[in-house]
This record gives sequence, structure tokens and C-alpha cells, in this order.
Amino acid sequence: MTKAREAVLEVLESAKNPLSAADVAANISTLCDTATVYRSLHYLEEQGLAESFVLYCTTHGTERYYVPHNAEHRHWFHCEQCHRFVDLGCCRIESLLEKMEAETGVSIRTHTLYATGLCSECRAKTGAANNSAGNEPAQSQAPTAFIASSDHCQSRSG
Amino acid sequence: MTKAREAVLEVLESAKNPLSAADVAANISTLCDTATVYRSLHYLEEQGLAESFVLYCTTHGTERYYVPHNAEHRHWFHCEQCHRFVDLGCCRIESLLEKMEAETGVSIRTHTLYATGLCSECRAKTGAANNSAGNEPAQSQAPTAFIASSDHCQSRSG
DNA sequence: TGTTTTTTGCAAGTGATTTGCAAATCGCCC
DNA sequence: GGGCGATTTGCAAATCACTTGCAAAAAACA
Repeated sequence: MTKAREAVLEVLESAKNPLSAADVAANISTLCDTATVYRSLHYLEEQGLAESFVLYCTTHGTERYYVPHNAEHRHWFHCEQCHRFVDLGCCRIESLLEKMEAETGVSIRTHTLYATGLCSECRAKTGAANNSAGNEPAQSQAPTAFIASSDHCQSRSG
Repeated sequence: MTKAREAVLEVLESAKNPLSAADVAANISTLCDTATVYRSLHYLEEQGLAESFVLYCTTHGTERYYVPHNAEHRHWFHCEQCHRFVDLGCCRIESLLEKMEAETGVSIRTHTLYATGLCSECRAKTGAANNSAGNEPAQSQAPTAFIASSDHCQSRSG
């Protein structure tokens, strides 16, 4: 594994949440071109060391986000306000997908599932007005969702 | 509703599956600019008359696909070979999402779920070799650098 | 060490989508 | 039906994430 690829993987692994190529480039230890970051991410995904999904966000537009692929497949929530990711836990739709395969005859190789909305903090801050989620979550978990990078919010304003 | 918007909605409604902006532009009855198609799609989505999701496919790249929003939310499968969509039925993960909200404290406003793989026809044709059906860890859609340019899609000019 | 293969940096290219702006159309009043 | 301000459309140029050709640099190998 080359230095650049090693460094990219390291950034992914030290993050607690999905990172875009730009996030990786911003946090990488070695100096390297964005083309190299992209190529390294492709390489890692090809080798099964990372996985990714495409997500749209009003602030950052459409970007691909990467996660190291150590453990099992997980799903993520993306806050529309603070743009942090929240881990929704490991995949719980495998049996549903199998059922869908049986019903439709397709053979599923990959799937993508994510949710967006307001994280607990942002809802507390600004969501008092429109709290349409029905019922309060019984208990809020660790209040700190993990932050993608030093600048998880702005940086790409038109 | 203006003529252009009406025409765009009509295309979406007469299609049996998600359409990209390019698909809409190719099938629209009135002559209109692609900028207008995009603006109309945005308008329809804003008005709740359409919904969309972003999907990556090796042949068409990353595109947003639109569906009219008459009935309930549905999920789709995209064949990696023939690039057709297969309807996976209406949403069956609502209760799972509610559980995730309760567990994490987030408030989910939207979610995206889709699957990719081989449809039954393509699997029959070419999939005899690797027919691993349901046991794969079902994960990310790798962005492939090189594009196979055999174009099976109904209406997509190069 | 010299040679072959792979990777990287740089710069230019791509393709979907957006946007500024002027012309065309719409909505509405008279 | 004409006038007129508000909205929408067409066109062309711009964005933006991501890709790619190519030569230099680094790694693998003999």
C-alpha cells in the first residue's frame, strides 16, 4: 500500500463518520493532490477496505461519502442543519431485502439507505416550532454526534 | 401551472419508473430547454407533486431520478446491466425508522433506500456464473472509473 | 543498480446541474 | 382587448464534483 493510500485510509479510520473526498483532502497528513485522493478512495473501495454512498445536502451539494469497511455495514443519518452524521446502527434490512428479492426476482448486490432531518441538538435549538416527529424520543443519546472535519459546515459557498 | 411544468409532470406520470432530467427532456411533448426541465422538476418537488433520489450507475454516472408523488412512497431497484428500474413496492421501513429515531434522538424528515444488482432477466442471461443472490454483504456502489458504453437505455442520447 | 510497472501531480476535460439576464408569457385590473 | 408588473423561459456561460492524459516520481523487481 502506497503512502497516499495509507494516509487516506487513516483519515477514514480516524473519523467517526462518513467523509467526502474534500473532507479527506482537508484532513490528510501528507500533502497530496485531490486527484490522488479520489484515486485512492477508488482503490480502497475496490479492495473492500472502504465503502461509500452518494448523498445530497443543500449546503454541500451531491457528494460521495466514504467509510472504512472494517466491520459490518451501517446506515447513517445526516442533519440538514448542522450537517453532521449520526450513526443509525448496523444494517437491519437484510431480511427485508431478501423478501424483496423473492418477490421481484431481482438479485440485490448493493443497497443504499440513509435518512436526513434534524439531529437532536438542532431540533432542540430550532425545532421547538415544528416538532412534527410525533412523539419525543424516550431518551437522547450521547449529545455529541461526531464531527466530520474541522469545518463540517460551510467552506463551499457559492 | 405553466405549460412546461404541466408537460414535465405528464412525462413523469406516464413513465412507470424513475426518470432523470435527461430522460424527461428526451420524452417531453413540448420543445423546451433543459434549464426549464430542471427548474420544472424543482418546482414540482417543492410543490410535493414529485419526489426524487440520487443514484449512481456506471453507465450514466450520478443522476437525480424523479417520480410523481401521487401515492405512497416507494422504493426502487436499479439493474446494473440493463439499467432498468424495478419497483420494490411501497415503503416498509417506516417502523424501523421510528425505532432509529427513538434510539438516536434524531428527527427523520426524509429517507432514501434503493438497491442495485441484476434484474431477473439479466441474471438469467449472464448471471449463471456468479449467482450469489442474497448472501453478499450488500454494500456500496463503487464508482468505476471506466465506463462500458453499451447503452441499453430507452431514451438517452450520448 | 538498472529496468519495468505503478502511482502521483498537474492541468485540462467532462457531464450534470445552476444561474444571470433579456425576451416571452402570465395574471390581473381596467 | 390593452396595459403592466410579476413570473417563467431560453440561451449561454458558469459551477462543481469528479475524471483523465501525460510526463515525472516512486515502487517493484530482476
